[in-house]
Amino acid sequence: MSDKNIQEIKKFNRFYTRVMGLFNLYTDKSPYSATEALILFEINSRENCTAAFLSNYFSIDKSYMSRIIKHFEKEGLITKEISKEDRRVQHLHLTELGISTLNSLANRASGNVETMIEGIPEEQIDILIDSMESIQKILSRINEQ
Amino acid sequence: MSDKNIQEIKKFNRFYTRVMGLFNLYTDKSPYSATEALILFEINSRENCTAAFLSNYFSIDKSYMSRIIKHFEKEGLITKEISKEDRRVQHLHLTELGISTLNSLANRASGNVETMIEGIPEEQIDILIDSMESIQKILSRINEQ
DNA sequence: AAATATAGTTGACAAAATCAACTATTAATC
DNA sequence: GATTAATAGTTGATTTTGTCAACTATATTT
Repeated sequence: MSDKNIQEIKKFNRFYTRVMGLFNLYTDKSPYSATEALILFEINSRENCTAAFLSNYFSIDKSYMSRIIKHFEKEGLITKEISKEDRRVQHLHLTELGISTLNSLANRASGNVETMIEGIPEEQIDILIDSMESIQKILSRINEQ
Repeated sequence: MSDKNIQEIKKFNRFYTRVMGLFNLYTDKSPYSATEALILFEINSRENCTAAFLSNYFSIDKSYMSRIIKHFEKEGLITKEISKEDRRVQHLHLTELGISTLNSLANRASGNVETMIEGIPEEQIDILIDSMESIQKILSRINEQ
C-alpha cells in the first residue's frame, strides 16, 4: 500500500475528527454524551440489543457499559428484560421516554448537520453524500459485528 | 436542505465515529491520548503555535489545554518561548524528543490505517481516497481558523 | 488613565473511562 | 454428569479527561 494513500487517509481522519468535534453531533447542550446518544440509537435500532453487543460494537469496556445502562435505566430511558434462552443476557428496550429523548437528540444532531453544510451549493452536497456513501461501502467490513 | 441528505450525513458520522474508535488512530498502547497526539501534530505543523490557537482550533478549554501543554513540557516534548511582540503569548516548539515521540505516534497510526484498509483492492482504495479528498474540499470552510 | 480584552495558570470539581475481582449462568471437555 | 472454561453483567477502587470560575499579567480600546 502506497505511503501517499496512508498519509491521505490519516489526514482525512484528523480532519474529520475535528469536524465531529466542532459540530459535536448530538452532544452540545445535552445532558447526554455523544457516546450515550450513539448507544441509545443502537438500542433503538436493534432487536434485543444487549450490553455485551454494545460493549463489543463500540469497543467500550463492559463495566463502563454496565454503568451507562444502569444510568439509562435509572433515568427511565430503557428497560431490561432477561432473555428466555439465556438467563445471563438482558435485552434492552427503549421506553417511551427513551424514544422521545433519542428523538430530541436526533433533532439536535440534524440541526448541527444543517449548520455544518449551510451555504454549500446543492451539487456539492450531492458529491458530499456520494463520497460518504462510497467510504462506508468500501470500509463496510467494519460494520460486521 | 433535504432531510434525506441530513440523515445520510448523520449515518456517515455514526459510521466514521466508530471507524475511528475501532482504529483508535495514534492512541492504542500509547501513553498519549488521541487528543494529545493531534496537539503534538499541530505544534509540529505550525510556526509559532500557541495554546490559544490550539484551544480554539480543537475547541478545547484553555485550562485543559494549559495542563496538557504543561504535561508535554514536563515530559520534555516541547519548549515554550515568550513572544517578542506580545509577552502574554508563548510560542510552542517540539524538542528532539517531541519530534521522535510524534514520529512514533504517527508510525503507529500508519500501521492502524494499513490494518484498516488491508485486503481492499487497489481501485477501491483510489475511490476511498478520492472520496475523502472530496469531503475535505467541500467541508473545508471548517479549516478556517 | 481607566476600562476591556486576551493569553495563560491554578484550584476545585465533575464526567468519562479503566482495571480487577466478583456472581450467575451456560457451554465445553473429560 | 461432574468439572472446567467461557460469557454476561455488576461493583469498588482508581485514573484520566474535561469543565468552571477565579486569578495574574500583558495588551488594547476608550
